[in-house]
Amino acid sequence: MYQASAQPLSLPSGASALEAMQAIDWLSGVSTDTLSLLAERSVVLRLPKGAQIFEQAETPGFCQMLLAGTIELLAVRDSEETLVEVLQPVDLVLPAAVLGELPYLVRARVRDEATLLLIQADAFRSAVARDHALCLAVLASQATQFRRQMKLAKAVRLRSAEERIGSFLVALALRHPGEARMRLPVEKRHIASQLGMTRETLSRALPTLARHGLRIEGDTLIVEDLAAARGAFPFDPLIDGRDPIKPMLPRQGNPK
Amino acid sequence: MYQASAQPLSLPSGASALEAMQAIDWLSGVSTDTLSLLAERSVVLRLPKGAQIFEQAETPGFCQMLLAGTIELLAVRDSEETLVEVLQPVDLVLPAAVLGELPYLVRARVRDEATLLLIQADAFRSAVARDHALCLAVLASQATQFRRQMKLAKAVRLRSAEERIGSFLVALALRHPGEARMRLPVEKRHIASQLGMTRETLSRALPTLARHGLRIEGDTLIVEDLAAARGAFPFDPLIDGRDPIKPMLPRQGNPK
DNA sequence: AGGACTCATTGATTTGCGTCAACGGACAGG
DNA sequence: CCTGTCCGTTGACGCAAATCAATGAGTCCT
Repeated sequence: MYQASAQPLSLPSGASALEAMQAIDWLSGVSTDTLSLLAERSVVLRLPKGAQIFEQAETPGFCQMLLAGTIELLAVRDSEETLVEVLQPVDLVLPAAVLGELPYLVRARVRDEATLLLIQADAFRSAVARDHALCLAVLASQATQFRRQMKLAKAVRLRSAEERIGSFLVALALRHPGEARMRLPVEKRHIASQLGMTRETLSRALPTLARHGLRIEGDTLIVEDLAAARGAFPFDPLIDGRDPIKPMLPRQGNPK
Repeated sequence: MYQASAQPLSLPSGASALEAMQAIDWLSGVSTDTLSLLAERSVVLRLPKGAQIFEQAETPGFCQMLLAGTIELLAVRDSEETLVEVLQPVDLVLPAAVLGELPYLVRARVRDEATLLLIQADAFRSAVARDHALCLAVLASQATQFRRQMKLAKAVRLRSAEERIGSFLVALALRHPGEARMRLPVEKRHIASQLGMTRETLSRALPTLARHGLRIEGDTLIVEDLAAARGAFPFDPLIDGRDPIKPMLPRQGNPK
């Protein structure tokens, strides 16, 4: 299952797993009882860059939670793969497949050295079926992921390649207010695949963005005219915005 | 909010809403108490073809459940819209937005005259926060929708226009085993937008599919060589398959 | 019957972006 | 030092699909 160049380091479960989960804010509503129950059935795993986490069509044996690093989800056909999504910590990895006991629709691979919490699938499912607060937290995670998917679909459908790049850079600039130069967060080829295009297309489009106040030098972005850039590539919260995971808390008692 | 040519018919809530919900199999695990509580805060609505259900960026005031008919979700930019997904009954309409009190990412419009159950948003949210079984059912719906989205993304990314058409027709044929001719389920322009292409492209591609045992005459598909068709456009359950909504049941008691 | 719709088809043309290929810089290892 | 590999850039080319445009076929309405 894990094909890695370096052998994965599997820490003894228990303590570290519990601590990890208690540190996650969107799990703060879940009782320690439930979390430690899950922790007992968990393993914390550290996987090197490039390691394959699971294969498309595989049926999940664990619920995986990404604690650190990033992983990419790849749709596979024959021998070619195209990127579907990049997952950031802290989040569940395709909870839909685990909950439904259904085969994964994509392949998952480590992009930047990742720390994963693996919870035995049936332990996870029965915990969700037993603990309302956990159920709400998973629901919140799943809902957030759904919206992210839909935003991606919108971006690809109604923006051209150049616009996607522009919006990406504007969003980046807005996340670093006041700064005039900043480094690109990842390698350009990753940006390209994240934006649904080839490296060549990205490479060709970048110089043209100087016309809108965005200059790239090597791996750093120089914001020369933010107003112009925002004008050309308006930040759309319904596409570029990122919602946090925010579960509701269970209530009980009086319906009225 | 509802701009319809014919005025929407709003039935008195209570009884009919409750009956409607009790008839939904994936809500069968939810107590009658909770359902009737929701029913009290609900309205059943019948909307004609073309009616707009809600607008992109609007914040949901209701949780909408599609009971009959179909609705389409459209990503909007300026004055052009592109189809993101088609919703079939019975399912929740973008529960993620309702749960998170977040703006809708898309516009929703009635394709075939639709019956909707509108549940007041806060009543719905508090019911989910209160009733574990309901929470599980909503989670199942949301998870299924997530997987559907991902399948769509895969289809667009790794199949050409012709392949998407072929796969669509093969899936259609497989749903009518033994039959040699069948009518297309919807108008061709709807098929085109569902498959992410223009009508013209669809129109041009259809005749060429005869080479693979699929002939179209007007609005009916004639399966001349199913084996050939399946060979050219293999049915991939990880793209073409449809999972039903199947919620878990709440359990309680002994963790072990 | 005759307009006025919408839907589908077909043609001509354009174009965005992918593909193929070659090349240069940065690094690492023998 | 030279030689591999990886990443990015640039050029030439091709192609799938969109766009623009015109023409039937079917249906509804008066």
